[in-house]
Amino acid sequence: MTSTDLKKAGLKATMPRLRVFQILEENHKRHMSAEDVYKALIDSGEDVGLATVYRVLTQFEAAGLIARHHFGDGHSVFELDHGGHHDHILCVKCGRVDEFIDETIEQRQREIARNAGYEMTDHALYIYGICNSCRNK
Amino acid sequence: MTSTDLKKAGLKATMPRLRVFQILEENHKRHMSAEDVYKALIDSGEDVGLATVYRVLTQFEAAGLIARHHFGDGHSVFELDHGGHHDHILCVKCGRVDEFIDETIEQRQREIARNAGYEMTDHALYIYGICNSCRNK
DNA sequence: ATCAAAATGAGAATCTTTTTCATCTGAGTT
DNA sequence: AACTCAGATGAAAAAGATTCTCATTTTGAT
Repeated sequence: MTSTDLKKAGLKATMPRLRVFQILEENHKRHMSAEDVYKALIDSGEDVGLATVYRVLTQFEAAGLIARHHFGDGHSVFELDHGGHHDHILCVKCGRVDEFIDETIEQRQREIARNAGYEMTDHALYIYGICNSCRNK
Repeated sequence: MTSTDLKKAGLKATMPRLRVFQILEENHKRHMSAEDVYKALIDSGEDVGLATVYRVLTQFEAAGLIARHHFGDGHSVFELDHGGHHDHILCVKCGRVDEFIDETIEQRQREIARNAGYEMTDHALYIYGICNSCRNK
């Protein structure tokens, strides 16, 4: 992420924006909430407001730089939009999140949307379960 | 829904519980939020508190009488658990909701969970799109 | 009818997210 | 490097959804 990238998205290259992006890069394996990002920023000595974090995350989402997910526990989590679309499988015990992509399902979804008379714009699939290590406890 | 049904679920047969269930039955084609149910109750002349509606809906969900969904707009909606599991396709313009069930997808989900080492407990699939009538406007 | 346990209503509290607004900053322009 | 101003920011207030607290009421078994 460079100032140039931000300008392409119609956003000024400000310090909070650069830093929010850095935090997401450093944590690219996790799914972070706005609060998580905010805390990471504060811990790193940055002086940002929570409202700015929310604003920046929403702008990044609109610009297609990051993806927002609703895992069902009431708040949004974000991740860098590396590697395009994928779905999630979550452990209801420990909160672990794995990702997957299944072409059969993608295909069927498009057919279902078409049959129902919809022009599909997006979709979200969450599988909830108990992961291996939680099952062996 | 009878008093006996409630007792089977380990819940006392109280007036708010019976009435919440009735409201959901009367609106079985819609997906209602807690607020929707509350307003319907008030409009019907019932004297209930919003907190009670939330409590009762949560209890009904735990008892398997109703299903809770998160359509991504920040609040939960509920529907009677008639006819078992199904997934949803939503219009992002008008909010219309259609339901579907696809055995191919159900099947693949079970396989994906197994391959990822998860014991699947639940899943949610939302397709977002623009419905026929919104497209022709 | 009696009584303990469970349930309720009202309002306070909590949590996440958005809005308001006065101040500050980025990035073209002199 | 100084000038300018639209856009961006932080702090605090506000909003929206949901949960909690607690005094009071109701249920269901006796």
